[in-house]
Amino acid sequence: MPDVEGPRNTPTGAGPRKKGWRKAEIIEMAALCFMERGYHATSVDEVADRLGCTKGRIYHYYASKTDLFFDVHREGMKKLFAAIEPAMKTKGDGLTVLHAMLMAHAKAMLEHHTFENVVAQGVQIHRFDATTEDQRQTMKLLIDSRDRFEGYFKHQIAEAIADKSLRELDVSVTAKVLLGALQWSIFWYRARPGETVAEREELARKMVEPLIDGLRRN
Amino acid sequence: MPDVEGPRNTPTGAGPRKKGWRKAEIIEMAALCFMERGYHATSVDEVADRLGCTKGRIYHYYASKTDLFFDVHREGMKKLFAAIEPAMKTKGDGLTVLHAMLMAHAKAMLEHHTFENVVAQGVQIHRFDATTEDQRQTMKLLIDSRDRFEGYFKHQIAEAIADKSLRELDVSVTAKVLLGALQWSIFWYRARPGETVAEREELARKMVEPLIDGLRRN
DNA sequence: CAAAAAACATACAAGTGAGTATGTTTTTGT
DNA sequence: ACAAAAACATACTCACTTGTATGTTTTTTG
Repeated sequence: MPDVEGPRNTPTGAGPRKKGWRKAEIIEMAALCFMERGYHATSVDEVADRLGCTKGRIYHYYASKTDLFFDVHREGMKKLFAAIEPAMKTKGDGLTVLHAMLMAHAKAMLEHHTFENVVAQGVQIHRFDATTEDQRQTMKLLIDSRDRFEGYFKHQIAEAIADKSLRELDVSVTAKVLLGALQWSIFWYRARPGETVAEREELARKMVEPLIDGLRRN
Repeated sequence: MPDVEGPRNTPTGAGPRKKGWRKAEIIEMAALCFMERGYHATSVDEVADRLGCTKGRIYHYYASKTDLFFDVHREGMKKLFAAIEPAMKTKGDGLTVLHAMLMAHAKAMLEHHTFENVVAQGVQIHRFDATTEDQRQTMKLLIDSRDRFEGYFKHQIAEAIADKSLRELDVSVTAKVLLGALQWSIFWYRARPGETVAEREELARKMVEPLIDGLRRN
């Protein structure tokens, strides 16, 4: 066939295509498909089709669909940690730091809602089909990273209670309620085309505001 | 075979078995399976097995797996409406009523977390396999009921802002954040055997408290 | 009590989707 | 430029799952 489309499949095309970008392309499309239709309802063929290729390419990089899911999940967690890390270094009392963490988390949930939707679908759905030892190992690591993430918030809530900037609340339940309030956005938020960063930030502000200051008018 | 187990499949057995309880039994087991493994990962055979019967029974009452899901969803929504209805008639200012609604919702989410988990899995996952006209009709009704439920909370939030008992917040975003905070419990809450109503009520209180009074220590 | 209907069980048909085996092209290292 | 390896495409297998067709038992009704 005529090569009218120019050099395809060449890592030397336009843009800064680093090593591993072919794999990253698969991960992103998988995240999109898993979000739109759910993990189980998405076939590997479907992911390949929307990439304009065949299953062969995906199975060249991944041994199984489960492993692909794990990589999407891993990437999602990575983005979450990266978002709150700078916020945790904020200067101020316990509540100020917690506020910064919640804002960062809210923004991250909106910005990466495709990945975070998949994260929410959970690793627990693979309890039965994670068959190899390697997969069980990976599952444990992913679950650990989830716990660690929630742990950061629990720690900060306890810290804020200790320095009296936060009222005395159940640390564990409060953490789950706060994170849930923000993470529930995977069900209702969809990125609108041409949405600016400032608009997302404003939305994140509206989400965090009722949590910090509460509903009651003082 | 010997009839040592006594009369089986007789509606005149122990307990107040009303008409339709055979169907209700299917719905409940389906809700449990769908919660534990997810809709797509659950086979109709699996639901039947855990009921100690075969597919024949399920397909005697339901034309398709999708229709079974719809019934579970419908039942879940029914429980939600039933829970907040009395709370909406609470006497007091806007925030007091909202508080009562949130408490009722939290308790309902815990008590019926199997069904509500399935509700959260959503009707949207059937966008493609809802093939018959009847199914599309049902889908529309279920989506409407979801919107109506959220609408009750939006209405009450607006009411509370109007009577100055609630600070001025974005009505829509606040509703989604509050409901999300409580509904996220489907991911972390599991009923412990022998759990009392009082224990669940206490947990619901701990969930709603940070939402009403906020985090900041006044 | 006979006939009809309800409530299932059993066995099968057909489609789908994960994973594999193998061939082909492109890239890379020397 | 040539050999090796990477990056795919193609074609197939096999297990699983939904839904159906049909037979059997139980319950209800006239």
